[in-house]
Amino acid sequence: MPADASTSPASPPLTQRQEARRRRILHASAQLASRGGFDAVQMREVAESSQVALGTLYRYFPSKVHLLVATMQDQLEHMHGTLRKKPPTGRTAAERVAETLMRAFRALQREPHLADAMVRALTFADRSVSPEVDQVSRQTTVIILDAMGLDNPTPEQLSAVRVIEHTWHSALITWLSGRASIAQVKIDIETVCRLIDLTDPEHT
Amino acid sequence: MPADASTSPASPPLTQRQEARRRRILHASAQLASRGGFDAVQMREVAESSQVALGTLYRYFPSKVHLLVATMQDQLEHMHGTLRKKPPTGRTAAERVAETLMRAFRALQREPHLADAMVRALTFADRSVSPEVDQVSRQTTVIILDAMGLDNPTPEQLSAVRVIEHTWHSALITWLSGRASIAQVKIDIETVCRLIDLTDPEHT
DNA sequence: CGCTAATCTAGAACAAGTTTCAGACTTGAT
DNA sequence: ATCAAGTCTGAAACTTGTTCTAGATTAGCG
Repeated sequence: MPADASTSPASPPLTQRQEARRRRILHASAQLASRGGFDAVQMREVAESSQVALGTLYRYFPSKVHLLVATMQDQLEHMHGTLRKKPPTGRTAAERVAETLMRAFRALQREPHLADAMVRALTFADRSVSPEVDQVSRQTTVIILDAMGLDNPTPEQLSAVRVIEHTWHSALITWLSGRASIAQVKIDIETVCRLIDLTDPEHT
Repeated sequence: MPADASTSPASPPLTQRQEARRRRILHASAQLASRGGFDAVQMREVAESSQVALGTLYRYFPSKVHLLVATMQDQLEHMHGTLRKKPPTGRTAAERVAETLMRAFRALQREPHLADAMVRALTFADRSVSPEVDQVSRQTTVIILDAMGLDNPTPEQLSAVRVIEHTWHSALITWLSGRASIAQVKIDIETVCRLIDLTDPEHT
């Protein structure tokens, strides 16, 4: 897989300095987000931290939500790499998916503010961010299918995966806003993962 | 059920004029939301439309998100009333829940901008709005349990209901942001509702 | 009725996301 | 090396959510 397989398809290639600027911006964004979540990512501060003019920041990321969704794409790639190194060990597909999601969840717990910023941006995004949000969604789908160990999912299984993603996002939100405990998120994830067995074509 | 069963518990009773102001505000909010969604609900405009000073608006609803979540509570009550009059007719609990949610979905489709405003507010809400968001969640739970026809759900069934709510909210978001079609939302709802049969204690 | 505390109003002020603009700097092609 | 086109900078301006203030109004009470 080429290194930039996940970036937007037909945008003009960036010079090194531009690539460096982009990285500095994403780094500053993640850093500010880690401190204080969504609200702490202030565009003026991101611009200053990354040594870029405000107008330039807006040229790279046309809104705060775009910026945070891009930050999420970035983090997701990390996560996917990490997960690949240690694949889940569960016996059934449902177990492996639940295990994978719980592992991701634990990673998010280590940086709850960052999680807050990314997830809030993701669900708050309007139509103008659809392509980017979709990209995040596809990446998540790949991670789940990986955990299931499937290359040719049936439409039913894809539905189940979509529902799992819905649950994952929404459960994260309830956790981040303090309306659900970590234990409850775990239960919800395990509950929804049972859908996988239900849609397994070899279901006994 | 007393008329104000859903409002915050120990707040001082409102005078008639205050009650009227509150209604005017909620009405203006819903009206502006119906026009242009979340962004069209501007606090100055809400204040003007409802003939109330900006400061007063903020006394009644401490933020735009509070206002929109309250608007959602209001609409949910309507919806619940409407649904009660014509209970779903499906044979299994899963069918009835799916039928109920699809009916609610159709209602939202009639006012997509209003739906946008309410759902975005709901998922964007931070901890300071937790009580109100929780109230909406409980109301939704009641609607689903009603459709299932249960008074004493098992913990497993409550988990399933929570997962259904997660899916419901998240599927709405993907629809509102144009990343999923109406048909896909329908499929997702039907898929997640199969969890109900799975957790039915009398499951054969 | 007259008092006091709470509430409401109009409007200014502030905060942070976003836009705009003139001028300086880079880049790529010749 | 030079020119044109595109990019970056710094700063100001604009928008909308939110807060604050001083004075008018209202509600509840003796």
